[in-house]
Formats: sequence, C-alpha cells, structure tokens
Amino acid sequence: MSGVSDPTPGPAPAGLNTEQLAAFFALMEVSSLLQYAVDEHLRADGDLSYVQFQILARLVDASEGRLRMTDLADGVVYSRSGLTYQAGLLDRRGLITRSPSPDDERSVIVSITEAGRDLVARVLPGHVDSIRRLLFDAMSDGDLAVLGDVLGRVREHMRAAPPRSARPRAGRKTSS
Amino acid sequence: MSGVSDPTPGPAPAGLNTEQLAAFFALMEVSSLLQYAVDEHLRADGDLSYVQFQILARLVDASEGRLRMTDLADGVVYSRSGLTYQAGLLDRRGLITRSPSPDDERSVIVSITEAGRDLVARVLPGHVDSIRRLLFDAMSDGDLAVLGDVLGRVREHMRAAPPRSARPRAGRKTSS
DNA sequence: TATTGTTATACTCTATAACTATA
DNA sequence: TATAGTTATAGAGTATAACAATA
Repeated sequence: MSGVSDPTPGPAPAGLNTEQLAAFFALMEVSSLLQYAVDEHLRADGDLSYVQFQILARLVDASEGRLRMTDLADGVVYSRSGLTYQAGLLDRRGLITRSPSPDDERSVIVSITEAGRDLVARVLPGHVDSIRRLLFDAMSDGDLAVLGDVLGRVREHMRAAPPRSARPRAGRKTSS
Repeated sequence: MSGVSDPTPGPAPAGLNTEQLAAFFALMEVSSLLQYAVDEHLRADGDLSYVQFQILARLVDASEGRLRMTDLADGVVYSRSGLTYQAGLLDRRGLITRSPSPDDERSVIVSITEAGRDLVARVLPGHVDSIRRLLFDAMSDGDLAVLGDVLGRVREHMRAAPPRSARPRAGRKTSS
C-alpha cells in the first residue's frame, strides 16, 4: 500500500500514518467478511437478508412487536421506498402485517406476526453463533472491552456528524 | 435489544453477553456509516464506487501498475464475472487497459493508465480526509493501537476460516 | 482435465420522482 | 405547507451457468 498510503515522499502532511491505514483496512475487511458470513447464514437458515433480519429483530424488541414505518426507517438506513419494498417482501411471506395507525391516519403500523417471531427464534441461535465464532473467538475479554469502548465512542462521533443526513432532501429538521 | 439479546430468561447458555452484543452492533454500525461516507465521497469526487477505487488503488500499488485479473479478484471479494463487469466500466472510462499476458495466453493483464493514476491522486486526499475525520478524530493514539491490534488478529482469524471459500465451486485449492 | 476470462441472463436491491392522503 | 407512505421506474451490482481458449 505504499503508493496509496504515501503517494509523495516526506512526512505525509495530511494523510494517514501506517498504523491508521492498517487499522482502517482491517476494519473494512473484518466488517466485510462478517457482513458476508452473517448474510449467508441468515439466507441459508431463514431465507432472510441482513436488512430483513434487522427489521424483524427491531420489531421483536419493540413494545408489543409494533412500530411505525418511519421509526423502522430511522433505524435501518434505507430510504422510505426501500423500506416499503422490504416490508412488502416480509408482508408477502406473512412475517409482518401492516395496518393504518388509529392515532395518525397517515402512519402505517408494522406488526410482527407469530410466524415472524418464530422465524427470528429459529434463526437467532445460528446467527449469534456465527458472530461468536468469527468475531469473539479471536479476542480476549480485554480485547472485547476495549473494542466495544472505542467503537462505541466512534459511533457517537459519527452520529454527531451524520454523513448521510448532510443533504436532508425532505425532512430531518435540525430541530431548530 | 432485550428480546433478541436474551430471548429466554436465564444465563443465556450459547448466546452473546451484553458486552459482546454491544460491540457487535457498534462494529456493524460504524463500518456501515464509514462505508456509506467513503462511498459517497468517492462517488462525488471521482464518480467511483469503493470497489472501483479499490481496484485502482491495488493497481497503483502493484509493480508497474499491472496485475492479472485473477490477482485482482483474489483481493476484491468479487466473482470473476463481477470483476469483468467492473473492469469493463473502468476500461470504458480509460482508467485501465487490458491486454493478453505474454507469459500465459489465458491471462489478462490489467494496467492502470495515466488517467487512472491521476484520478486516484485526485480522489485520494479527500478519501483519506474523510476517513480521518470520521474514524480517527474520535480516538486517541492508544485507542488506535489497540483497535488495530485486535482487528488485525480478528482478520487473521477470519481469513483462517474463510466464510466465502467454504464452497469452492471451481478453484481455490487448499494447496494440499 | 483444469484454469482464465468473458458473455448472457436473471435477480436483488437501492434511489428518485411523482403521487395520494392526512395533519 | 409539511409529513407518511406507496408506486413506478430506472440503474447499479451480483451471481450463475454456459462458453471459448489456453495450459
């Protein structure tokens, strides 16, 4: 990576040092492999993409297994149309249902069905297992503590300066 | 995340503990946000996807800016057809050229062009900058050292038990 | 027979814009 | 006017399988 990491000789003024570069590439590769493995497991075990699993998992954890579309979209990165697409797929499979909200006629309440809960329950052990095998079997308790701490702080930092909300096309007021 | 992290009361026999779960989610979110931001920058600055940038960056670092298709495919996760697709895009834009290898008539040598090098050079500062701002501005030197160390070990662990090479359809001998 | 790479094809996913309906 | 959601549509990306050519 010499060419990219250090395109010009010298003290590399505004670039990343070797250590930073290595950490960045390690992070990208680890997350990529993890993403790939998790996706494959969910697909094989329950014919679910990671996104679909996330939606279901969110609903499982939600009060009474119900959330508005907008609340789901806020968690999963997607555009609203993307969520509608995924919700359509899950709905068609009987894993969720959608109904108009009594409080706000514009809103749609997404509810997880029994079949949805069952599927999550069926898929979860293998999901968790693959994460443990790939990720946590390679680190000590101390590693875990530090990793969680650092990544937690980085996440807060990133959320504070959201990369994707930079151009709020419609909505996402700065609460001003 | 109580429902997912702890579906049944008790000592959670084969599951992940709270700390592991938090670390996992932090990792997934951080890498997702980072991926998103980096992708957006590369797209805006040079009309490149991250994959395309990776291909070009690899070529820049390669001896004389040349690599075989297979070598490129080994680094970038893609299927061969996927690489052919991406190479076609880069070729069309004059960022790379492809020519038959003199050594092995089956192989194709991919070479980065001057335009390709220029584009990488033009895009690199912003790329590096966004990584630093998002990732490294939120951590101390000590954090960086530990993060790099842990992730490096995890990466080795994952490479040792490759998730995607589990089903080598054609190729990828275990060198036995 | 194994390897390298391309092509054709189908499919999944995502994003944009236009649209409806309610607040 | 702003918000919630859907639809239509187009585009990028990926995977599979069939294929040709060379080792």
